[in-house]
Amino acid sequence: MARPKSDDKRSAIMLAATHAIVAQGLGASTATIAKAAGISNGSLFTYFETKAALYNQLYFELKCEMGAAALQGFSSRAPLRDQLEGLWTRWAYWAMAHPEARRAMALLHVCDDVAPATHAALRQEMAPVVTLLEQVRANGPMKDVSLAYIGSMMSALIDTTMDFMLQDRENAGVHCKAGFEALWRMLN
Amino acid sequence: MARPKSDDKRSAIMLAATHAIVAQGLGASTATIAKAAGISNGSLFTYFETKAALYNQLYFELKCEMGAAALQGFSSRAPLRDQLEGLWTRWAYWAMAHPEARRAMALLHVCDDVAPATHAALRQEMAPVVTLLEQVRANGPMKDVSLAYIGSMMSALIDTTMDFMLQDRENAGVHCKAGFEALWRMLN
Amino acid sequence: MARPKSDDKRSAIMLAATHAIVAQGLGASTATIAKAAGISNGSLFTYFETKAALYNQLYFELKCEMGAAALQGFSSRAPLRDQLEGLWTRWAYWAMAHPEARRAMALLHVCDDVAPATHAALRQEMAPVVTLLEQVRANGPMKDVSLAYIGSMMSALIDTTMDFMLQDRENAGVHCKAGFEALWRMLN
Amino acid sequence: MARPKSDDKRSAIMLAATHAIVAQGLGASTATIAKAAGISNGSLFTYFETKAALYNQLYFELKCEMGAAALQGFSSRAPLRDQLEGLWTRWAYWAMAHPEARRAMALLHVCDDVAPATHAALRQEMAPVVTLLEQVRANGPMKDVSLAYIGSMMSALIDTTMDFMLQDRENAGVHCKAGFEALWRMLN
DNA sequence: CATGAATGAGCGTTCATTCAT
DNA sequence: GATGAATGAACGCTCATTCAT
Repeated sequence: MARPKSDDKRSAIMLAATHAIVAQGLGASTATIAKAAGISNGSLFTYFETKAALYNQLYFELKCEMGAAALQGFSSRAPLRDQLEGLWTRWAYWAMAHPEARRAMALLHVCDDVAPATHAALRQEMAPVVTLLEQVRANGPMKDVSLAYIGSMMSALIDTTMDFMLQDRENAGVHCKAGFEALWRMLN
Repeated sequence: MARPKSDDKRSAIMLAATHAIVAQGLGASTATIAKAAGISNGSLFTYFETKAALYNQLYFELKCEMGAAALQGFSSRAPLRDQLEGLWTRWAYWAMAHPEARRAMALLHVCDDVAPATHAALRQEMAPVVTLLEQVRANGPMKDVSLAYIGSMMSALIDTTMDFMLQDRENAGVHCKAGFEALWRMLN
Repeated sequence: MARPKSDDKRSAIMLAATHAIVAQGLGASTATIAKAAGISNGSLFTYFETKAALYNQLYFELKCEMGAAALQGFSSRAPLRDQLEGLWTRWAYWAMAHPEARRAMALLHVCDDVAPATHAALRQEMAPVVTLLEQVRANGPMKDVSLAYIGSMMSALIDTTMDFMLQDRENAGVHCKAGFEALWRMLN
Repeated sequence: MARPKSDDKRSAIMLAATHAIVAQGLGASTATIAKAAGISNGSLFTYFETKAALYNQLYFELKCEMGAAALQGFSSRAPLRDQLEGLWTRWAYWAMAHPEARRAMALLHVCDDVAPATHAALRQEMAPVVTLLEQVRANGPMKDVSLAYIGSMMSALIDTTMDFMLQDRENAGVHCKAGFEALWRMLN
């Protein structure tokens, strides 16, 4: 390859897209993103075939990063409650550390351009969480409720929790703990 | 111009906008909406100054309708659990009956055009719910958690529940009940 | 209608497109055409849905004009040779009077955007010519040759003739006559 | 750089360009052509300075090939009519054997990029045809008509004939013969 | 010499909004 | 008030050409 595609530029585009989406919504123009990434507008399309492709990959990678952060150091040997609380906490604090990523993801989540296939691929990535949730569900009051539904409820709660932590950073720890306790009560 | 002639046309625009948003996302053009409402593109702007104004008012009114449906027949004399379950159930079933409105609201919820003021105004409308939630919170495990946070969690859970009811209408009743029980466990 | 579409503007677009195509080829931009027509770039699309539609209609109308000019005063009572010579001559002189239209038509003739439907519609318009050609063919040496083929040959010859007349205007009359004699010899 | 390394690649580009022009019109991108030729987009410009240069040379070479085929085995000792008929027939059948080349040439013929110089150079190549035409013209009814004009008419007729042969291959022989007879009648 | 990433002007088209009728 | 033509900035994307590797 004459001049290999630059990982730096790819990352710069991703970062610039995140900023731009937060600042201007999903309607942010590819030209804005390219300029912010320090490349020409045409170059953006050597890295991503279309704007939709960029959005899909951005969503996918942000979600994966977040998932990886949540699962870091995850041990299936610890007590279930501790496993879930660790997960919850790392998840929430990743969002605290990456507020723009979180906001961009929230917008991309409802974006038409983000394809079902992308959402499906992400479900794969989150398999360990599902497994944990399955164990937690096992003997509790939700034993007959579908895992997908429980998973969505957990997602909904953590999103809400993140919003409050971000909005009131001083008491982030309190919100985080209260959120987890609420989840645990819901599940048991 | 404060009182445009026809309320029918206003409603037609609202309805058409709802359809259009569901079908084409928030990018639906004002021309499309106007045509679907049976008026000319220019006339739309006699009823709503800008597209953003239309979106704000649409969001506001859909939310109010939903709230009104949820609060219908609400009695503060019944046991708290019954009050909350009634609310939850009417809320969920309104969404079942108005899937387009629900979908449009979900999109408008994250739309840049919908101003903070609109969200604030809606909080006012939901005051009775807040009062109820306050009573429920009073002696439970969340007594020290902010009402706003609890309200948001309830919102998040009911939205998730609606999605599953809509997606699996045959078992809508089961999902609805399971969702409420989960909420109740969370609160107590 | 609030403000009816203006025939003047439509014609201005057609004229501007003709100029632009002659000057810059089929790649002439819609913006250039619009500016030359004295309207905004957006307005062009109120008159023609797409650039392809504009090109189709332009080609159609130019051809029709040319055909109408050729058929002007056409009488099926005159001797065949006179009928055909009249046609040929009026045809050629129309091109002399409208060199830009002629050049634009030549380019549009091979343009991908000009649909088969457009070519088909034009064949309808030229029906009288076909009828005449049919009579001329009847007892001559080409009586077994398809009319379509004979028509195309005539077209090819008149196009060539026009080119030479345009290129050497002083002797236009001579070329015109020579061309017709050649055609007549071919047919008889 | 005057003598680029590989003649194979040069031919591959020419061939790929022919295919691409037939398939996508003159707007075919250089990248498409390069890929089809099995080289990188950048390399194309080692062989042809610009896209216009490529088109000029392609047109020139296709025309030359066609001319060479038409003149193959040409003998100025045979009777004039036989000479011309041989020319006509080989010409027509070359097009039958190379329909893509023929279509590409038709498009390139009206292409702005193809310079007058290219057309002039081609006239040189066809000198033997002109000589023959001159002899044919000598005592016939077109003795006072310019050779260039007669040449163009012949070109126009053979092009039309090729189209009909290509379009109706079963009767190609009949069309070819009919076309030549028409030409001969025109000239005598 | 070959490669393919980089460039940036340019394209056809859309659309919220205005305003003449 | 209703209409729909007019506006022109903005958009996503393409492409001939250049040049670092």
